[in-house]
Amino acid sequence: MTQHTLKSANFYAADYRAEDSVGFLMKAVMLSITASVNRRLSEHGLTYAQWGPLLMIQQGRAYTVAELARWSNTDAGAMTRLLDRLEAKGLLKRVRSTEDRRVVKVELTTAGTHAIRDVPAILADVLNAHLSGFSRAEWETMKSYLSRMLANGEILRAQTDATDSAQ
Amino acid sequence: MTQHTLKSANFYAADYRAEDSVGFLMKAVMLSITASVNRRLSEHGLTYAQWGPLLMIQQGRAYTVAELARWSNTDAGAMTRLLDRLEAKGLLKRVRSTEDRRVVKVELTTAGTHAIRDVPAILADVLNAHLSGFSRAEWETMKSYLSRMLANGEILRAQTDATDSAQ
DNA sequence: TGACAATAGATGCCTAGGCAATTACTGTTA
DNA sequence: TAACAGTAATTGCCTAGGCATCTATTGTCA
Repeated sequence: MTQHTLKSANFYAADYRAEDSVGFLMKAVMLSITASVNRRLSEHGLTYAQWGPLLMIQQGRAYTVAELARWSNTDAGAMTRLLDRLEAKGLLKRVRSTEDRRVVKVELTTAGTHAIRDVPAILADVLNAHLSGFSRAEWETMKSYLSRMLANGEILRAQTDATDSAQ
Repeated sequence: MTQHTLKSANFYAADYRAEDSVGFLMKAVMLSITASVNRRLSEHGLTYAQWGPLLMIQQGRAYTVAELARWSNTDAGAMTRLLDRLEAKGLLKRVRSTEDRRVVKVELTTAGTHAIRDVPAILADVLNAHLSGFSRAEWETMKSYLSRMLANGEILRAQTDATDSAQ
């Protein structure tokens, strides 16, 4: 059986300082981005976790709990409860599908449409501010690095899964 | 009054697709890293959020709730409860300071020392695997990009704070 | 058709973080 | 020294995610 394997890099050893690692830095950057976004979204009654589903629905790119969960990189349980909170705020409503009665279709209310309106601009603002001083080439390089790390992570988890189930 | 200001980049506008942004990619990479670390830490009865405080204590670099919270980029309330869980597992104990009776000093038990032993190697493994294929120069470039984003974020939040309190 | 596997959503139980009080203690200053 | 501001830790109330389990429904196949 052929399988992708990783030749890991050799940048870190057991004696490294965690706060100098890419992981630590990246977490700090994400905290900075989410904090800035949250601060501006709070004026619209939204949170960082909530903009994704609302935007996907508004753009007609996802309708069901499962689709929204997949897009948000979370599970259906968490998404169910997130939608509960949005429904309680009157931003969306659930409609049981008639073709497949297991499926729930989620639709925005007019309040939901209004709440999501300015969100893309806010996200763009915050990202642009964090990329102040970056050239276009640096921005592209950054994205390619992140894509490569993501691909490495997928291979790593696939390997770990295989090892786990083998023994 | 002089003040740092940001000339934001211009990479994103309101019509961008969120899943192509550095923010989205970075969140996915962090999820990949924490998932891999969590999987390996669970054999040691630990979680991603718990290794930091234990390691800081073990290395003699932090002793109090406030110090640990600062290092973990969280607040004292969350840290209090995280330490509650670690104490319930018998990995650490709290000792009220005698010099300043407001302060609680946190110490590892022998079980705690044992639990943290292999953690640095696990973290190094997971990071190295995610950096597979990266040259040393690319790794340094990546870290410099992240540091610059972090600095931009601090300026952004400082500006926002100033604006908020001004009006 | 009737049994069975697969799927969608929801729920319970856990860890976890943010924010606003509250309590206990310390240092400062009138 | 008595009042007061500041600090350390804790607690309550909220949002949020991970995992296992449950129910309802659908599709498949003997």
